[in-house]
Amino acid sequence: MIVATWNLNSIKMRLAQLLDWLAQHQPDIVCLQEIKTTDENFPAQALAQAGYRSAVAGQKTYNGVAILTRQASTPEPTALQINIPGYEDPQRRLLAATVGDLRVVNTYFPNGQAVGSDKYTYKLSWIEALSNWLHSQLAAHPKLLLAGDFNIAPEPEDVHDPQAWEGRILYSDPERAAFKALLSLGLQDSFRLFEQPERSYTWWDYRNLAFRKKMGLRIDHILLSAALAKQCSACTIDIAPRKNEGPSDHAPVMVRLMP
DNA sequence: ATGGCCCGTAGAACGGGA
Repeated sequence: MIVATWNLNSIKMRLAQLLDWLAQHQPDIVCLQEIKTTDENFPAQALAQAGYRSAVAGQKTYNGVAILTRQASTPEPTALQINIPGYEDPQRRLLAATVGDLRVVNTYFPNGQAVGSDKYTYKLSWIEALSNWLHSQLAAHPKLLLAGDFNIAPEPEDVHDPQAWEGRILYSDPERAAFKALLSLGLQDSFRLFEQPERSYTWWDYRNLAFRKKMGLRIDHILLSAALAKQCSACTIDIAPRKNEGPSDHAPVMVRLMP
């Protein structure tokens, strides 16, 4: 089984690329972030024709997440959860679903804008609320997968120039500590379970030829509970879509899970 | 390097992204 995550930066702009990518890789479950549209305007019909169900937590203009499940290989998702229970938030940043024995938590972490800003405070409080909720989710669901755009580069090797990024948004110590706190719940960074190429990133600024210069950050992740980590045989970043005409600034990440 | 690029909402620039 393949589970993937991809921040599309508008599903409207990227629908054709998404359909191409689905046809090429036939992932079983896909977590999408920054769909930037409402439930009503989500292209569920085009995706259904491509063989995928859509579960959507949409929002006009900003944010918005969705989980696609492949009709041919997965059961109907159940126990849908929009946003973190008990955490009041008009922004749509979390969608969880149970697919078979798998609990899928799709997340779009706040960006934080700048260290010390109101949005930074929101980011840290949002992650803390997520952590608290995940603690009970993990107790209820041994096979839990936390995927999405975390907007955190956890380690120096996840940043093209760690010295330049020191203390800055996406790489500040409190953000990295919050990421470690998620791991300490019993989650593992699937990407680091395997040997990986140097300078592996999932996001590159649109400006200044950042992709070509390999000036990126690894901020999109798939974390696995212990039971799932045992089943995981690969985790890869697919940089091919970043070479498309009019790409998302994020690349998809995918894991293979053995039965 | 102050910003460069891209999206949605606008109906021109601007907020937001990272």
